[in-house]
Amino acid sequence: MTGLDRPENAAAAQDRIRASGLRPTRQRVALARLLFARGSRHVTAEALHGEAGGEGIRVSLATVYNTLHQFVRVGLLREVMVNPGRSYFDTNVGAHHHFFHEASGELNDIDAAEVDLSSLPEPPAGTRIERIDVVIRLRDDRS
Amino acid sequence: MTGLDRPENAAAAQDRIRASGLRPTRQRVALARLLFARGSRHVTAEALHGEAGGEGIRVSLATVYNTLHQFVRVGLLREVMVNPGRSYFDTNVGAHHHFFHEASGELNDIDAAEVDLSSLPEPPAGTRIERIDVVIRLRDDRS
DNA sequence: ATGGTTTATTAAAATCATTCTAAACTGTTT
DNA sequence: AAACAGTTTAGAATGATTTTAATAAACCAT
Repeated sequence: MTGLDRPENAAAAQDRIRASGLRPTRQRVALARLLFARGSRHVTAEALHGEAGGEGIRVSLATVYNTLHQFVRVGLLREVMVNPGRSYFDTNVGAHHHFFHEASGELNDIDAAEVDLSSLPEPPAGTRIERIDVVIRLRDDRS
Repeated sequence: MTGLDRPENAAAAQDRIRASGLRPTRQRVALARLLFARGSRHVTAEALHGEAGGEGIRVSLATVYNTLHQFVRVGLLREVMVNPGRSYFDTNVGAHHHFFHEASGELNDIDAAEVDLSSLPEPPAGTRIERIDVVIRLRDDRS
């Protein structure tokens, strides 16, 4: 019994990947299991690579990048940009927003229902809204 | 009469910079004149450097970066992150949001009044809201 | 199972934006 | 004008990400 038998088991990860039209390779399955084990996660490529290494999974950083981008393309992940020069990948692909604690770099989900976005401008002619990102930037309260 | 006599004249740029507590050096004044000439602009460091070069202003890229960050620090500019690996600097420091056209990389302002953000979750204990960024991502309408 | 084809993985090099360094310079103040 | 502090700069360094070209693994039809 390895440390990876539980979270999202291999079969589930494999199905999830295959259902998205990707080949369930050893490294994609392993990364999917890490990513989708817990609920909502926000990881950087480097962090996931490190985590994989710690679990004894041998994957190159290039493959981690490839996999993350493929997962984004097929809708398994979402890319969040809050920090210059570093992308976060979010396992929550439902409608939601983020708290971003600038000092720690920590991201936390806000359910879409908690933010009222009913009053919005019309998109420019010839374009349509693909998605709306709300980022609430936080700083430590000095009180 | 150089091409730079009009937009924001040298004196105005100098005052603006001095009022912010920075020394009005030749390069800071020149960059301020470019930045604050027209209304609302969204520039990258590289783009501004290129623009300066085109106007015959000799400034190093390092200085452009330094200046942009200093201007952000004193509130003359705002940094916007919408694209992985590239920061935009926004001359509009008032309350507003953005349309982001992913295909072209173009950013456009949305007045804060056009977005209702009255319904928001409480920030986590010990933190307070520093600012809220709303990015409406656009794609070309396929119709 | 096997062979052939396609698609993935990888280490290493390359790229890109950005930051740092240390020296030369400019603005300001005395 | 000298002295000091703050700036600019070229070039090197960094850090994240992407590319390359070769190797390996998954898939499909035997």
